[in-house]
Amino acid sequence: MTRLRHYQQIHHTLKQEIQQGVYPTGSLLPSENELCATFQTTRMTVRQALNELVRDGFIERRHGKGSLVTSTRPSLGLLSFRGFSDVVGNTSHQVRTTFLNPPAPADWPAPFVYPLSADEQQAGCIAINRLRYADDVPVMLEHTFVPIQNATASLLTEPFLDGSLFRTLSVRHQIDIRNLEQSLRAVAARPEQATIFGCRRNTPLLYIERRYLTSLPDFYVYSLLYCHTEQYAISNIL
Amino acid sequence: MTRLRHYQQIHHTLKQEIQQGVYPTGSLLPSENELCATFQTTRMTVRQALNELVRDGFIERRHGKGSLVTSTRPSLGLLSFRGFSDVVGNTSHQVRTTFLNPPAPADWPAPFVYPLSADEQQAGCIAINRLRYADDVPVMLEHTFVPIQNATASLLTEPFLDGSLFRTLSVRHQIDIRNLEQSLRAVAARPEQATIFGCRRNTPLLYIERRYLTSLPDFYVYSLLYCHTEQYAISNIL
DNA sequence: AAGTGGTCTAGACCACGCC
DNA sequence: GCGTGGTCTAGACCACTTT
Repeated sequence: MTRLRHYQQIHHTLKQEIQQGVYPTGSLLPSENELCATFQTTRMTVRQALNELVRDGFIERRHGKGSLVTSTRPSLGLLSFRGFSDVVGNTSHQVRTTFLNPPAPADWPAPFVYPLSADEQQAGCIAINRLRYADDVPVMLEHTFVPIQNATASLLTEPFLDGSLFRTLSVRHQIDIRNLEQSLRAVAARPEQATIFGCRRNTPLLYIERRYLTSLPDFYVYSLLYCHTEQYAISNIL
Repeated sequence: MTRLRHYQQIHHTLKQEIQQGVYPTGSLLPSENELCATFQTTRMTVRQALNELVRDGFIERRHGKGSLVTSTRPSLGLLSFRGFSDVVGNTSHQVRTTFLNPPAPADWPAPFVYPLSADEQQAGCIAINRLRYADDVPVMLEHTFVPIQNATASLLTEPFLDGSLFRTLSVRHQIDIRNLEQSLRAVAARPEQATIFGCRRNTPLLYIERRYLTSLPDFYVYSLLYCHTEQYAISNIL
């Protein structure tokens, strides 16, 4: 393990403080010069840490003003995934998530859509089945598979932070989502899916296979998503 | 118009040279120190230009080696096709594009899916209707609308560079795609679409509405995409 | 060993926002 | 006018890759 660079230390500290509410959404971080004094370094180093926070989607920089906190949860901006609460249309929609069953250890589905490493295969996974609502209309059925590791085992016993898997992984386990690969298709609703969404059989559904890449090498999270898009489109999935 | 910063000048020069083939895919850019000498500046400034090229997706930086050219065109928002037989999506498919009719001036469809400015509304648009094939199977019907401006009028008379609209805009008119907003749905194939794709009516299609944001303020490009995903899934290139 | 990019210092001046 | 972030200089040492 290579030594943590100074700017990474600063980035990590500020990220945690943002996530813990020290700097709420809409507030300003300390100025670059203040941060230089705090962390005993120069602007160049502080700026590198702040640029990382921009890339993460936590802050925006305002010339002549300061670093504005725009979000207290990770969203990686352009080359990024967006959590469901950001995905559906305008943020004015009320979003709710239910668990179809509690997160439970399971075998990997066979065959699985993504190739699995021997370690993943052997360790098994935690299966998380959730149904997302927009304005109390069921719109997304999400099957998530998290490989079982030391860090992830506690997902089985402790409730998710704010009901969010990724927020829990980030805050409690320092595992951040860095990127995703996804594959998109349109499919016809199977009977059980039609029942869940309250639509006719064979209604077109948006089907998305996702592999999330994380800050932990060789640790991936997998999701299969079925979206009922007759009333709500899915936006900004990049 | 504010003066072009030095690092922007360097970024622009290198980008053009990459696009023009001076540095082909797989080659290395001059080292930071060489670029410092060439552009009469310091590493800090050169590095900022190189970081922009990384963000654009043109190069990757290799510690101890150099700046590797990974692409001669910006990949933002492009879609790739992934056959069901592909294990990891590494398999590349032969992709071909045909024009259903030549690019022609047109009125905006009414109603249009995105709100238009008064300028856009009045200027009208160039309508481009293309059909994309993967391995000679028709997989994507793309309706693109480009507002008519001084810069874009020549799209009507000159053929596209490499058949690519975005490459033409970038190389010939210095208009780069910076970002996109998109909205996704699954819809049932209409009869004329079923004919084009050679599928049954009501086959589920992936429908994508896109607004591309460009380096030109208030200049957007719009696309409506219909994708037949029974044989080929759509992957986002991030 | 030599060359590359990665990190970092200690300054400087400029452009923007606010009072 | 003052503080902010944006740009830039001229160095330094470190870590990685190749020879």
